[in-house]
Amino acid sequence: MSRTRAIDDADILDRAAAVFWHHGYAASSMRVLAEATGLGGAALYHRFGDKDGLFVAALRRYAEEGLGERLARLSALADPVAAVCGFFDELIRLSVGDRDRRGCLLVNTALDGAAMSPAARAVVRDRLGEIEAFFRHQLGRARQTGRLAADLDPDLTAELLLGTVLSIRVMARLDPDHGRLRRLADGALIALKPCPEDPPR
Amino acid sequence: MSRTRAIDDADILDRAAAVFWHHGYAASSMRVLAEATGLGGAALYHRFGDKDGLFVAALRRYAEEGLGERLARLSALADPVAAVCGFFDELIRLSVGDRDRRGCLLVNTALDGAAMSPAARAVVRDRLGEIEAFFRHQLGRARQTGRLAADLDPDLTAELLLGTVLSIRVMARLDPDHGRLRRLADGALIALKPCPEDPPR
DNA sequence: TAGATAACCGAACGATCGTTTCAGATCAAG
DNA sequence: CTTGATCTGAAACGATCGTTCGGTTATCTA
Repeated sequence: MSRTRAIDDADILDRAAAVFWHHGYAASSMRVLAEATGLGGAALYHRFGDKDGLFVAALRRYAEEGLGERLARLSALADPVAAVCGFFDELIRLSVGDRDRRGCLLVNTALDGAAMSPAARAVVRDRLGEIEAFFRHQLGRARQTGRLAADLDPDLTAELLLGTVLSIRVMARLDPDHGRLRRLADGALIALKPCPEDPPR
Repeated sequence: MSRTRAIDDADILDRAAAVFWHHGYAASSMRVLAEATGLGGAALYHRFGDKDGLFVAALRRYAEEGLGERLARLSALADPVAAVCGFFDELIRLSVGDRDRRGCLLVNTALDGAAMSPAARAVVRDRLGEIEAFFRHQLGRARQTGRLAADLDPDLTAELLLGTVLSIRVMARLDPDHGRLRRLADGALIALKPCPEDPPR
């Protein structure tokens, strides 16, 4: 029916996301994106409509690849408390190891200017909501199995944990100090009393 | 010796900060800034060097006007716990009343792309450090006067409170719901046990 | 009042922006 | 192989980008 595409959509979006991640939406030019993806400008428009379409697609890909995989993997753990603590462990490891201080594309997008499209905003909100739902679900599981105090409110605690995720990602861009990020996480995880301390890194 | 300036630096920076605040650094063009400030483009360059110089000056002005005033006013309160709680009260009020969801220019700048200049980054870091120092100082005062538990660590708690400030400002851009922001604040302020609850708004 | 100095505006600079056009390349279906 | 739809790179579109230049205006010193 038609010509086969030279490069996979996934590859393109991965490379595009890396550019947006590093420079932000406004400062990422279509020419740089074209060069990074290996496609000509026309091909990008043919596939994704316009710059915002490419951005939203790349954002979705980023979230699915990074966040979706992590949540699925942690949700499969038998111990819900370990799942929650593991999320923060990975979050801190990612943030500290982030030499370019790129932070999280989702959170960065959340604080972008008025130019942020409604579609991009929706992606960010949905994905952050997904994190909160993950926390809520794990906390509910933990309470049912008696791992947590019965008077702990999963809804409220999940909100606080999501807030801590945001604060860690913001703080990491200014001062990616492991101790500081770890203290932020521990300050929130203290609500999960019998949470096993991870070894100092 | 020379011609008097038509418009005050303070006025110019206030208007420029509003533009940067709304659109972000990269999406704020010098032409829009010139129109907003009432000056020609050349005059802006004559005063501030280049776009980044104008941005840093506007950022400083923004921080001094908004944050500096608030911290000075709250620091003058007799009750240190009221000072800390008052900071969050005002933060939430500002965030909920922010119809354009502009958030905080300092925090937005913290998450800007790689284009952020070292000078701008330094302003952000210094000002956020100022908030943390404010918390630390007030907590120390409160502990000395017996208003807080003696085993409360002012350094650690100040870090956590600053983290909560960041999370509130990020969350407000996605979902400026008063209840949600209030719960985030209360979750952190619970460390200050005898903190007087403010009336539900 | 004359001269000096700084501030300002309008216009323009080359570069780059997001986007489109167009001709040619490629591959599945008939 | 022909057909026809899809994909692609090169080039160009007008618009706008950050920045600079020349000349004019306003204010100070003397």
